[in-house]
Amino acid sequence: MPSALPDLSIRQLDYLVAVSTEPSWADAAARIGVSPSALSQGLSELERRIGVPLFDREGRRRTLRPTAEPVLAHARQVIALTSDLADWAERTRTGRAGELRVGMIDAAAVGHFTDVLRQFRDDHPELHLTLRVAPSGELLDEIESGDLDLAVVVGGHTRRGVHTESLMNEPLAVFTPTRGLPRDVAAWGPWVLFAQGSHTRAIAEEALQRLGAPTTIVAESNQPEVLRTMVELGVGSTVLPVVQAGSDFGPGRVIAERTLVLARRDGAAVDPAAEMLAVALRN
Amino acid sequence: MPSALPDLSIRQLDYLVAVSTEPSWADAAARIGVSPSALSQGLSELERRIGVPLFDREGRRRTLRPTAEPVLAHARQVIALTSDLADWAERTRTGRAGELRVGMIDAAAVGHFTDVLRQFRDDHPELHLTLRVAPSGELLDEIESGDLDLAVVVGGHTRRGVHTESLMNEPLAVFTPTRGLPRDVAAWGPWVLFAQGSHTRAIAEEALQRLGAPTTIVAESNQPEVLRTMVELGVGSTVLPVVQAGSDFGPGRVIAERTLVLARRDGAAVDPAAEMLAVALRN
DNA sequence: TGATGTAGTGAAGCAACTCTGAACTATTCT
DNA sequence: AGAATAGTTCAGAGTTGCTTCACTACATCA
Repeated sequence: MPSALPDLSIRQLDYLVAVSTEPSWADAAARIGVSPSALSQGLSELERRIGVPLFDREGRRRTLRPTAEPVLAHARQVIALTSDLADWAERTRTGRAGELRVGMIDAAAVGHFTDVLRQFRDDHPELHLTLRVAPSGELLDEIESGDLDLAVVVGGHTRRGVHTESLMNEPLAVFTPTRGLPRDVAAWGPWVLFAQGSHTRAIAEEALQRLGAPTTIVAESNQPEVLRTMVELGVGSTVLPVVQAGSDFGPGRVIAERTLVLARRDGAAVDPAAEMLAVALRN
Repeated sequence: MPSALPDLSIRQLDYLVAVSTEPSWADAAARIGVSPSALSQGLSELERRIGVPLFDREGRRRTLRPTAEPVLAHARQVIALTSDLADWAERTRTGRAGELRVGMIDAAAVGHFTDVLRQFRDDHPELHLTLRVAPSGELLDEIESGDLDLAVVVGGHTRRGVHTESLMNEPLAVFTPTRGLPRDVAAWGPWVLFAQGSHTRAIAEEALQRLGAPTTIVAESNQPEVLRTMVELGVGSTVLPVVQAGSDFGPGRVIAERTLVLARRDGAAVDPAAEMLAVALRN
């Protein structure tokens, strides 16, 4: 039984509270920053909408009747709530608070943008930032479904409803276990690579084929840590972004590059916090 | 630091809640009883006023973003409060609930209007009725100051800002202790009367003088109970409203009458509950 | 007693808001 | 593909709410 609600405005409730606080209506009007006439009319309108007499008249003066106490209490409460909401809005608007869900592939999270993330966290302590590290495909799914506000992924994917913007190019290099890479490209391998389905894996394979190297795969994983360990154990060679190679190996031999892109929902309204982080990521 | 509050209207908050509840915006609009166009524009306006993006667009469709949850919570809360207020207003408007402060002189409270009061209480169980019994002067002070909504007092007073309406005339009679009243008026008395300042006392004295009786006062009180006892003890005779004489005395000799009037603040807005009681008091 | 100042109300005019109806555009269904 | 559905935008009309100005009631001071 949703009885028709009176269409009260915050403004009118504010009038009521002001009048109950200030010594005269003129003062109240001044505090709110409105003409005495507006105050008078606004309160008449409020009274009309509630449909219950709120004031007694002594001559020309109207004074709040004690019976109107519940209305005053209501006004105070709603104003307090609205004030809280305004604070929240202000913090959210300036990106100082709120929630920001970010996804990154691990090379971005623990390699290129570690400092950016740390700095951003420091600069916005009230901002509830959640970072999800996963392969590009998963992150893009989550961007698309709205579970993430922003992600850094490997470029080259195209998704309906996802907008991407290129951030940086990153070299992919071959790293081998013991002695250096054979002079003869045909002697390269075997390989431990990112798992099937990964975009970086595709780029690597494509580069190796272009160079004429054999592409025998002996192991795969999406965790660079795992790949590095296998290389150390002599299982095979790998192709990794240089930032993920670690210092145990030599400089590696660059054979390709991949692009890291910033991905966001296409129709998404601009979230100020997301925008600020995007700016930081672009450097 | 009262930061400027956004001037949100109940209506807009209602739109928001409807949209979050109903399966489609069209349904939401229908439930509220407004065109889809109005709903769409109203929500855009709400979003603009809060200053924080509330919706994501998927193509043409707008969907509430999860980040807007605090706003939705706010909307729900304010609407619940307003709904409570509307209920209160409804009950107050129809006089079914609320507060009603009534004053009566004791002859009215425990004499003439006892049944009316009991009946009124039964008819309006949710109405918080407080009855104050005191002499006319005090009651009129409280009417004037707004502490009482309505009072039954002795007529003849005139007060600025108090409106009176005559309810009934009531005989005042002389009651004597032992044997009947002397034939000779000059032998009447001495008297135990209402206290100085009471209007009824004035009426009594004036009547006695008119009849030529001596007006020697030996005791006074505002409590009829006290006067009756003194008469029984033989201290003197009294002049009382017949309803207050009790059955121990004879019928008494009527020498004057006073008027009971209904008094209300002059400028007071019509309180529905007060009006209903007034009707009952007029019979 | 009248002059003056203060508090609040009411009317006119104007700007902003908010509704409806109609035209329009994606999206979904068949 | 064509029709139906959902939502948007636009233009126009009615309403609201504000300001300014005139006015009244009351109080204060001389």
